Amino acid sequence: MPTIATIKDIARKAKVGVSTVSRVLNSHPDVSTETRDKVLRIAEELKYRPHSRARQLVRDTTETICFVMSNREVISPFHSHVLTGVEQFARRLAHNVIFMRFDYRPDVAASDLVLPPVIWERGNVDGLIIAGMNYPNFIRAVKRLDIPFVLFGNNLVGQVRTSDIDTVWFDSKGGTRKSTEYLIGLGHRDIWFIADLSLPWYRRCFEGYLQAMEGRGLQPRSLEPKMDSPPFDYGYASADEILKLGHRVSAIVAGDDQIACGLLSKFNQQGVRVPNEISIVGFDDIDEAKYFHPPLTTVHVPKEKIGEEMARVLFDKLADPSRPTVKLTVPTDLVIRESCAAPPKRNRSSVR
Amino acid sequence: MPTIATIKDIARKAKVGVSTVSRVLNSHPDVSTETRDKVLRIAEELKYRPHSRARQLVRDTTETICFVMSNREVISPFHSHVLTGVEQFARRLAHNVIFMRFDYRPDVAASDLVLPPVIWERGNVDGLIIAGMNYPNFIRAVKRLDIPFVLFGNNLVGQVRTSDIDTVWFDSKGGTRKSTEYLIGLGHRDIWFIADLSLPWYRRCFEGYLQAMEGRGLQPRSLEPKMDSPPFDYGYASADEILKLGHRVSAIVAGDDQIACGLLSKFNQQGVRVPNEISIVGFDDIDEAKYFHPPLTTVHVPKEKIGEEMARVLFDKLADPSRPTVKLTVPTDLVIRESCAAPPKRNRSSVR
DNA sequence: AACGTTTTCGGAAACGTTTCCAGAATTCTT
DNA sequence: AAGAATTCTGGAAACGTTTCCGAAAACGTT
Repeated sequence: MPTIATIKDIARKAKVGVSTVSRVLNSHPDVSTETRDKVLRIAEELKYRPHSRARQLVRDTTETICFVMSNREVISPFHSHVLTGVEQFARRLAHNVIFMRFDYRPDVAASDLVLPPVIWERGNVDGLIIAGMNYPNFIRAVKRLDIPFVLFGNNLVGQVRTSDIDTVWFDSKGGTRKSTEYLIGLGHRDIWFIADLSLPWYRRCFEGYLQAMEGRGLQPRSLEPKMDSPPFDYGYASADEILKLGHRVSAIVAGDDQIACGLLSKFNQQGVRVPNEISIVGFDDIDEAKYFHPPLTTVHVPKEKIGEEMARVLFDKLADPSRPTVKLTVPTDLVIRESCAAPPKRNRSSVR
Repeated sequence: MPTIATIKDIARKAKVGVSTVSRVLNSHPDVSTETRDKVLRIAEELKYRPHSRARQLVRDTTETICFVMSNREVISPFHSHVLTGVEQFARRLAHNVIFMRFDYRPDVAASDLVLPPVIWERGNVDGLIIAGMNYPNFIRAVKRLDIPFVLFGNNLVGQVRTSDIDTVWFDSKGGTRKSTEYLIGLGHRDIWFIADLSLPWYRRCFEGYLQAMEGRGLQPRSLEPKMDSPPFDYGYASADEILKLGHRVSAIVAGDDQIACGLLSKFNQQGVRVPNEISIVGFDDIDEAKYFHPPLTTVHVPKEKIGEEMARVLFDKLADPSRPTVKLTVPTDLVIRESCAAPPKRNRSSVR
């Protein structure tokens, strides 16, 4: 008795065929108003709740996409916003989003990579949003399956032909160019770039920095040890090197906000006043940046927007599989807070 | 021709029945080794990938749970860890987790609440992890559906009978008692509690604080304006009040790390030295706490663990629906960094 | 009244699996 | 060598829908 009502139960009680019930439930046009009302009333009476798995099976759709977070043990403040953007967009289109973490080694062949069941089995998801840090082998492996996907471009490391895969990026080069130019405009000349340039996303920032510096005929300078610790610690450690350089550095362009935070932390500890003695700009504009001491001037990247755009591209692809590949770059902007000021006046020759 | 292989294709090519194919694919025991090998070989040849929706339909399971983030427009640093814990546990049990945000008004009747399709339709999820900030109406509404769920207890506001629903909590009372006692042990006497006590999670912290203070015969003091802005700004604004109090406050117990961060930010700005002039403890141990200036002494709450426990409780329930309700509390611990020290020596009568 | 058109409807197949059941094939026991 | 027990196998029903197709019913036209 307390069994859950199906479409058949409605049909029986309303003395109509199941197809008719299905039609009114899906608001198809050709059904008379009387029968429609009757069916609706009885559905309500029976507290009918449709069984989506059955619908999905016959319609050959899953109403679901998957957000893949590769090689990150936790959702970073960055990616949590991207996920939010994806979820929001998907929800508007009545799609669910499965959140999945997936760790893999970059050095196993694409064909040997064992993919998680959500992806490998059919009927789980209509498409993939691939975020986190990725390598060519995984991308190649999912390309072999015939499942549509869009890739977050910035954190891709290694060579993979991106001409035939949909990607969305944010403009790290342009953003860093802007922040560097801002520093130059403030009067700085001895501006250093700090990040591990073997990582492609930092490298792209560096190119923006380079562009700005060379555009003004300034000498680019960088500190770029290998990054074998979290960005914060990396920044914290780099601060010592900077301090050794003394007056030869008046401003710093950090590869991201966390590196900037590490620098700030060390400077605060050593009594080096920011921005009075040294200016710092970050990159990313993570939520916490405005709470740094001092609040960090940085490059804002619209994270929800990135998620939203990735979802949009994916759904476009699902709607029209023959659609040409897109490579989309969302713009970034400088946000000015309190970590930059004009360089301290000092005798230029006082450089030791 | 380039159509995807189903179980029938394998059966035809291997000249066996579909049931036999199904048996080998599910590694059932009673099938001869020859046929098993043959079927396996052909499945490989055909690049067979099972269709999970079909399996789920007949087995009446969804292999999926849903993580519901209520009434938060973004995944907080806290909840992102919880989600991670849930996902990790679910993955081990071959379950997917759907991430969904759900905003609702607390004042609409449970029966009038329109639930999102993922929940309301059948066949989408086996159970729910309900996190974020929740109110009784939603809880009642999902209780009416017969879908198993476990609720994150701490951020529940309002009265709902929790005796018949599974909940997991973290020990905010015990944690705050510990942090307060630590402050007392350092020699502090004028310890203030700062948070909006109308919010139940802060209220529970306050009770721990109270316990510690009264246990030592100290006078509890609190600043507790309504919280109508983000915690950080709340802390930032409260700092002014504290400053007005002057020497009457030597240490602060903040309701959470973000409030503590706001306080810190203002103090740094005003040149009030922490911990030399004033000590601060936080609560939560968010990732950024160690990067505050100074690094924040706070109460660590094991966020992944909470997610893991919620998932465990849910899966236990799924395995045995008749299982008694559980209310689980995960312990919290003080983590000592650099934001607390012994109170400054001063003439006690110098209080203005 | 006969016919054509339009509207409304029900039966049945289909989606891709799993699993029950009965029967065939094989092995064991005497 | 016959019967019993065991092992293996295939057919078919079932899961809960949607949708195709053909037919019944209603209506309009002559």
